[in-house]
Amino acid sequence: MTRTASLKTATPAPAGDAAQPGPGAPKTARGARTRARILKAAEDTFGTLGYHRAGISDITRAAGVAQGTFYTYFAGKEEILRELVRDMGHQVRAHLAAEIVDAGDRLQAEEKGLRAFLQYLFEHPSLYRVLQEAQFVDESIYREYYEAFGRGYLRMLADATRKGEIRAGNNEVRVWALMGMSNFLGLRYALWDRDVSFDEIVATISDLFRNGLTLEGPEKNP
Amino acid sequence: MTRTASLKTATPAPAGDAAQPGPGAPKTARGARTRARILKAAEDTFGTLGYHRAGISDITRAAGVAQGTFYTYFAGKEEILRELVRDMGHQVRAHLAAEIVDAGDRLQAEEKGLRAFLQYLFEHPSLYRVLQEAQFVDESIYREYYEAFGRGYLRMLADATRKGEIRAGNNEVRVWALMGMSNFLGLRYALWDRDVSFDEIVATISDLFRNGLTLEGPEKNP
DNA sequence: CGGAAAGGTGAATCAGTTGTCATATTGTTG
DNA sequence: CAACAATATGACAACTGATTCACCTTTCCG
Repeated sequence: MTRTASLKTATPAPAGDAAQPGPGAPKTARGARTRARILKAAEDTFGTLGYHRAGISDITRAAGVAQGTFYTYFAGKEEILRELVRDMGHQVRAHLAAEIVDAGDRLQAEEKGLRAFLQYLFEHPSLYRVLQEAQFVDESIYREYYEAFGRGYLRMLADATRKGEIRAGNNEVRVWALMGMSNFLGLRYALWDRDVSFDEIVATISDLFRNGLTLEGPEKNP
Repeated sequence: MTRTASLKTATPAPAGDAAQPGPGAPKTARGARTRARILKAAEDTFGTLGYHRAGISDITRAAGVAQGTFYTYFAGKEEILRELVRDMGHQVRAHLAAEIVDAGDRLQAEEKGLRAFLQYLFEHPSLYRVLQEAQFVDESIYREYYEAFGRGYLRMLADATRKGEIRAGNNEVRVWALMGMSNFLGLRYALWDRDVSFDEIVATISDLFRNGLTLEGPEKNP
């Protein structure tokens, strides 16, 4: 209602932002709101229709703005996808990080992390679709997502190795294996069919981490 | 979409013209050859350009036929994709099955299978792209691919459990975890960057199967 | 051999998109 | 409040690319 002096500077750090902010970053609270509405609408629309089937008109309709308004904030369909992936990636990582801070050791962190990921995917199904489709629109955003994710993961595994919580081994490779597992388990059991409880899944994977797949015994083969 | 068109030509309705064989299966050696050329061209074109960027004209140009010829054998772009996924899926499974027949036990089969998969993906990079894109064109083909793959995998794990080669556990869940691992490892280390040898990858995963991730010891924590 | 069926052609059609622009509305500021 | 800047509008020009169709060419077989 009243003009607050700080309203104008509400947008975070406009100066020297690395990523191109598109045609024009909003300079008003109203503009920022509209831009956010469009971004959210794009998430929903891409999530249900898919990137290619979704038209700009679908997005603007969902956002409740005219088609032209879209181009006030985004250069085109590809750019909004990039923005979206960056945004969503940030959110998942933040969410998962928060969920595992209080884990006692690495095994527990893996359990909590997997469960949280499955739950998150179930609650945000758009994430999967937007991300996977982005892979073929602009591979670099996709790689960026998983490499960022992987960097954090690797740091944690390295810590755990140092603490003696996990066996020494090639943690880079492990990270990709683990991300792949989560991804497929999420697709199958969180998005397609919830016919197996998350607890059961977590227990199965936890057992794999604790005991491997083969029977006990230090030497199985010469 | 193409429903209305065929009514005009009073071809006395071939019984059960549901959707399977396309407009017309080739009835001549020449036709079969042309159809195969188009299918191969589609694989290459989808593999490099991607499903959406690839036009029918790109496919027919690569195959060395006119645009119209395409529709002699395929109902449209989606159908040829379906055909392709089915075809490619069949090939990978056959290839992998052949590579692991002579494995002594399950662990060895996993090692051979993973290595063969990485190698196959490296030599047939189109597989990954075609398959992943198919997911968003017609999810059912994609599911069909992994479910077929998973059924075979599950059978082998069940066998191994029976033989006492692997610990008892939820093999369905394991199958999806294992497929996810291979998938991501393949994407990262066979398609993106071959900066880690396949041997190293296989060794790392083999170690995971043999010993798990955590240090030895039946009970780690209460 | 001859003609019918199968195979092949490619320009034309047609549906659906994106991105633009002249114009209208809203908010800010001196 | 008047002038100005930022936002918002929506019709539409320009383009893309899938599919059709009327008409040739090749192959098959009695």
